[in-house]
Amino acid sequence: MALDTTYFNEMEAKIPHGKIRTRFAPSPTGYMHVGNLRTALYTWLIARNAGGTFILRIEDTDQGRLVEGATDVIYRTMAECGLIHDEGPDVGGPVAPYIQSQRRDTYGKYARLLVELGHAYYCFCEKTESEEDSGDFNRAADPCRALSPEEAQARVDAGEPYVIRQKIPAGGTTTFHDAIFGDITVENETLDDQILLKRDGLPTYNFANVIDDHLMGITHVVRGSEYLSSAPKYNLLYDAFGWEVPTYVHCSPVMRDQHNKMSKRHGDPSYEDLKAQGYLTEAILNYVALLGWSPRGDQAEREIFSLSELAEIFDIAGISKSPAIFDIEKLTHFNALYLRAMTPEDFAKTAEPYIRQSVKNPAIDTAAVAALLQARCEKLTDIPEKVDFFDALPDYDKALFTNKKSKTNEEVSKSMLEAAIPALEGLDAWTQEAIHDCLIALAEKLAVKNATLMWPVRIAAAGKQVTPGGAVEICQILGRDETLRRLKAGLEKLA
RNA sequence: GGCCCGUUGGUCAAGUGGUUAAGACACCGCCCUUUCACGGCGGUAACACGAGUUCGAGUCUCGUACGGGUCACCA
Repeated sequence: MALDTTYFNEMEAKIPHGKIRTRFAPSPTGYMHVGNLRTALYTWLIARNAGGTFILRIEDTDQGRLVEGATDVIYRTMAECGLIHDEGPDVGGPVAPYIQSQRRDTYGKYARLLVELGHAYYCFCEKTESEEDSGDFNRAADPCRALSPEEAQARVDAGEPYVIRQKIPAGGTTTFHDAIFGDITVENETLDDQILLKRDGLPTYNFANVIDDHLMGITHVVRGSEYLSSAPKYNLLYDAFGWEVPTYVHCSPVMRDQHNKMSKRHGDPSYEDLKAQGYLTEAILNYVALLGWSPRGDQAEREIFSLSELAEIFDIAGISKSPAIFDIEKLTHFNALYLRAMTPEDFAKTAEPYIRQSVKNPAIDTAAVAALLQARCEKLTDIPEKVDFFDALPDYDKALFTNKKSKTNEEVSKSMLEAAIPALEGLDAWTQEAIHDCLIALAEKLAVKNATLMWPVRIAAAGKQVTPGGAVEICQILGRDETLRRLKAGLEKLA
């Protein structure tokens, strides 16, 4: 009987042409780890750089591995990162639906089309235990491959369960091109007759991908390098259908160390984990972009890029072939740079909740505290422990008053505080400038270096060896009464 | 194990036959300074190994070693 091509023609007619189209196609089985995020970012950048279209497709063909809420994490992460998709399950588009479980019928039709075309066959074999264990499918030994179409059809019609397998050519080689790795050629002998349509009627990942990428008009297939070895089979599939092969862009993995990929199992951070650890979205994206990609030419030394700048200069040629180890230290550095580049107002706003985690006293001006913090923290989560002393004077050891570089010891500190207390008490205005001038003048009068006076004042005011900001700033923020109370307490400690 | 891919300092990396082999993180030192930072200046540190091709090789070829991927009715 003649093949009815109406359905396929309709599908073909919907495919957009002309512009670059890329897709990020996660399966909702876990969380958004850094490797996923990077793939999403590169995919988005390739589309944006070319003025093309970026598509989100959900690959949920594995009924058993779906994780509750996983798609929400994906949507949320993409949105927060600004990786906005032009087409997808939530926004629709010309080649909807964008969820594979809703495209079920399509895959079956194309699988059967492939059988008609002679590039696939029904297989009725039950997998035996030993085959399962060895993972060894010997296509030459599979009787189903040699079944006549009529015979196979008869068994299908009789209701016998089956899978559909790809019919790999017996000899010869297959060559495919990857934008990063170049031409790769393999012997067809090394390829197996992979399953296209499972016994449950759903497609395997490999098959669904080819069908969807074609039907959605994807021009650049960006994915992890773990798919490099199945690419020849993809090519054979495209060729069998007579479809144009897209540009492959296989990205090497993001590693946690020399031997392991980043993984949830190992406790490696997801995007959301990094946010919770005090990292800024912009810093994460910037760092991740450079983990496996670097700009060409005269931009090669540059490291700081906004998302839109990346979209401007990103090119596939800059993607690295070898795996890259995720280095949290360098991310931290990027984060510090982004924190410092914020306007003081923005930083104060961002830092406030972290300051308030340990500073409950409403009299403390968080904006003033933030001003001290901006150049002194690398992550937002560094903040609470740095500023806890504003709320309550820690129970410190008087040994802190001794500092060689400032030429102080307990005795010197005692006399410095004795001089500082009345001087500060006599101040009219409690401003940074007034406090500063007062103490500098006092140091001069006492004929000691500034540090000799400042050190004990700061220690008494903060009760900590290391503080964000110096004596003047801390005293100003604490206020006159609290400062004097603390200085007197310090004096008492030294008595 | 078969097949495929990769290998420049501890890490990210530039480099496309001729360079004193960039830059960044981390580390160390110096300066600045009111502690700690910030900032500035400087330093240690690399072409996995062996053959070839070439006047000349980090760059090209082959081999070895090491690393990664894959060999599911998972994606």
